[in-house]
Amino acid sequence: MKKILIVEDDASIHSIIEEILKQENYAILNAYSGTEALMLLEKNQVDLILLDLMLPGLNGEEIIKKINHIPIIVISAKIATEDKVNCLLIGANDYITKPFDKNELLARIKVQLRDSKINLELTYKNLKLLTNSHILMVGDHRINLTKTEYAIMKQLLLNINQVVTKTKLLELISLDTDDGNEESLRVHISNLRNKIRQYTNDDYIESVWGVGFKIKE
Amino acid sequence: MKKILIVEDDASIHSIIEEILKQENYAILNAYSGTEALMLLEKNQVDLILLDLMLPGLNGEEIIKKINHIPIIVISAKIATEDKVNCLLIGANDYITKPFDKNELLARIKVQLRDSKINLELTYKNLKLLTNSHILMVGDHRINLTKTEYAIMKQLLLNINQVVTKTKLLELISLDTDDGNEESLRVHISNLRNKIRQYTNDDYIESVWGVGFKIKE
DNA sequence: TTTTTTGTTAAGATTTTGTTAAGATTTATT
DNA sequence: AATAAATCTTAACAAAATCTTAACAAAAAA
Repeated sequence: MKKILIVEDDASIHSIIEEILKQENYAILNAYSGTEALMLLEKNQVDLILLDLMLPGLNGEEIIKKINHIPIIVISAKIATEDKVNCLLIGANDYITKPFDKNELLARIKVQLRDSKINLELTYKNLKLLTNSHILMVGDHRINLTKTEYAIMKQLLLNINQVVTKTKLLELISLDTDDGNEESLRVHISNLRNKIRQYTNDDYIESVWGVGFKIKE
Repeated sequence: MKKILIVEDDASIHSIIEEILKQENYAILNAYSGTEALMLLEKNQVDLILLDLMLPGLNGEEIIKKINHIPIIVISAKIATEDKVNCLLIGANDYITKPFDKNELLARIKVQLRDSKINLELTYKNLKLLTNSHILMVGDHRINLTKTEYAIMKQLLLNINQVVTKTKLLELISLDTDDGNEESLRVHISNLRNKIRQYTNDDYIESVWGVGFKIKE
């Protein structure tokens, strides 16, 4: 079930949106100010944000800039092209003007959820990487990953079907670098495979000889 | 440089859009019917599609359903919510109504290109080299290439109809070089041909006597 | 025909990867 | 601050994949 954060200070509009989403079985988080929104995002894993622009405290634009990797649909009374363009360019994924049509809102939400990186790419077959807790789910089993293992796994899952070069992975796991340490990387990969193998026979991490690693298709 | 396919039968609207995009330095492909669009997509790597709905031949909705993995922005005179919702749900990524605002169009294009992965595919007839995953597709069959085989294949597919000299290929496969090893290259070519022959009777790699190799026309 | 270049094959050499365990380092706890 | 626990790195070796070599057959040019 997808979780949507509604950021809107007007109580009546807020509850209208909430009602629409509940009918579609989305999980809802409610924020009535910009600062409240950011607080909620720190503690919760959110799949999509519906964002009003005119907010008390932190305004909408500032929130857009602060957020990465979560799709944002702006819902605003501002109909000027200027406002739309600005929001889209600084990071919003879509922009709907009030009053909005219920079905169009729902369709545009689905587009974002369908394409969203978070859901598409940190989940793969039986694997799901929980980004907040550094836990990798294999089916229903939870595996604790170390910091390095998490970094590797995240990079791999963000690039499903694509080779992630050894160089790239070495950048992630060692900041010192120069001739980062391939032996160490090999051990991390081996440990990751071991942890995953505890709960499944599938081999998810594939080596691309001489180049790097990728998640097996 | 990103490549955008414009699918629009009305010549004047078509050229307006084309002009806007050219000013922003996008590469353009033009199609004036649905069937033409699909033809162009077979032969070209496209990053984004701008699609009119009312087209001669195949209509817009049918095209949307046929296309995966390339973002689509519908530009249509149909303003009914019903049409919008339908297009979005069957696979379009955004929907703009005519007359559209130039800047809003450009902003929404940027949104789509921002999120899209660059998937460089080198395609020729039945061959498709997936450069991100280091895989060669022969029809529906996937072939794993070694690092050297991949380097050779990439060079050949980047220069279709042109001879790639032995010298050039030797540079690719051995950094030491000087009198790089032609015998070794011959073996690699032979192995490549073998791998491809597993799945097709066509001989794609042609020898150019005394000079090098090329992809057969 | 003779010479040169290309194609194929198989064996051996080389490179890269996988695994394990011990020692070093970092992080947490008392 | 000292100790314990967790994590990371190093090193050594085994296993696997890839590359090169060499020998010979086939094809093309001279």
